[in-house]
Amino acid sequence: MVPNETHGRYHHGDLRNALIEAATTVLVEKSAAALSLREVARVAGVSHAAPYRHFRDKAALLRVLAQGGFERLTAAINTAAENSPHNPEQKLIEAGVAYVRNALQHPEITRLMFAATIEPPQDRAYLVASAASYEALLDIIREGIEQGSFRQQPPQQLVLVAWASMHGLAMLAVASLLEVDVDDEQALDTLIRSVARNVIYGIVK
Amino acid sequence: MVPNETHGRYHHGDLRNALIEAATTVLVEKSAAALSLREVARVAGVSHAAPYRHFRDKAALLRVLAQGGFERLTAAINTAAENSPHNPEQKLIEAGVAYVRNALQHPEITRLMFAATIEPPQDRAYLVASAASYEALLDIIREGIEQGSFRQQPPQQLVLVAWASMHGLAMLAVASLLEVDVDDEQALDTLIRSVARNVIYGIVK
DNA sequence: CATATATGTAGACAATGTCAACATAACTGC
DNA sequence: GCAGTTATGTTGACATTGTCTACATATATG
Repeated sequence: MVPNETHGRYHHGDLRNALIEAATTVLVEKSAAALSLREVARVAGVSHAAPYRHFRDKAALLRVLAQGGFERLTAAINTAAENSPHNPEQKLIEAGVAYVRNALQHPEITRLMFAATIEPPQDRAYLVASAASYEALLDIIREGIEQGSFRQQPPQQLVLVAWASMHGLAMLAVASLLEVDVDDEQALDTLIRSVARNVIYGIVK
Repeated sequence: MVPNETHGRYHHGDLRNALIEAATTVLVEKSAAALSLREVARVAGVSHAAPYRHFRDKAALLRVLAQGGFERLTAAINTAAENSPHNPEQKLIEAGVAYVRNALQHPEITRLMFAATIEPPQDRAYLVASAASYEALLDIIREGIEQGSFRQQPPQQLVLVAWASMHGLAMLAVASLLEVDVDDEQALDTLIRSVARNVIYGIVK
């Protein structure tokens, strides 16, 4: 029995991951409304009750997807910051671009991440993952304060400004409430940078 | 037959509004997940299929709730702006406070408003309502630019900064991702004003 | 007042989340 | 190796849901 053969075997071998993958596929190809546990099981090629051996309920599976979304977001922010020059303002702008882009590339998962259907009873992994995204932004802010570029305020205050504005822009974009054509990368980029710059330098004259 | 008597009559008289009210009640007292059309019908005291005489499907009812949410948000922003002195910065800050407060007072409806499950096939009323909220913010920005308080940029650029940051703060609050205790009005106010001020004056030193 | 239209009801259907009972594979200690 | 425990899948059931069709009754309109 080849361990990677996923066909015709009673035991799947790695059903948990297969279900996560199947759920992601369904979420991308169809909508969030179409994501039923039974559909996921179907795509994974197992019976409709099989997922219950790996997830307590449907919400538990969704929470894992959300957690993965935060991990990807964290990576996107960190990569953007690393690829920027030693300029805190520039780093922050690029992180913002990464934040919004990521949301638009994975709108359904982004909605899941912030759905708050996810109540944190004791889902440690989810909390850790979301905290990591926050920390990624916080690092940039701290550096900016230390270098004297940003205001000498508690970093938690400043990071909230950056986070809120980029998060808001991302959510509005995902909700199709921005006038910009989100498929026009150039236009989108310009828009994000405009917002980010105004946040950094203020909208007051 | 008293027209307001809603009991024991075959025809309800004002079922459409009764359903909207019932749906709001369910949404407030229970969660969004518990909002089923049948439950709404039950609360309104009619049969499970009665809602279909007034709403094409479940999504149509939700869209009306979202629309009402935008109308309330618009009113909250306008009231806040009117009650502020002739100072654009102050107006913007108070509008932001109103925006976030409103979201926290009606979290489920706020989620609906920006759910994007609401695809705008031709739901004119929904689009008009959301545009009005945008316009309310835009008015404040325009005034600030005219008075020379804000940067001489296209108002659509500046309003996006204000909207995105307040929207993001509101969504993070609703998703319980802020460290602040949202029931502590004092603390919440301080937080919102801190973010608003930083957006207005910039986070750069 | 007769009849068309609007509004409400009853019953059906497929789909879903979840549970319990059962089957089989994988691992464990001997 | 093998018996027994545990992990992992399957089948079948149940209540609930969104929505449709057929039917009933109220209201409006000529």
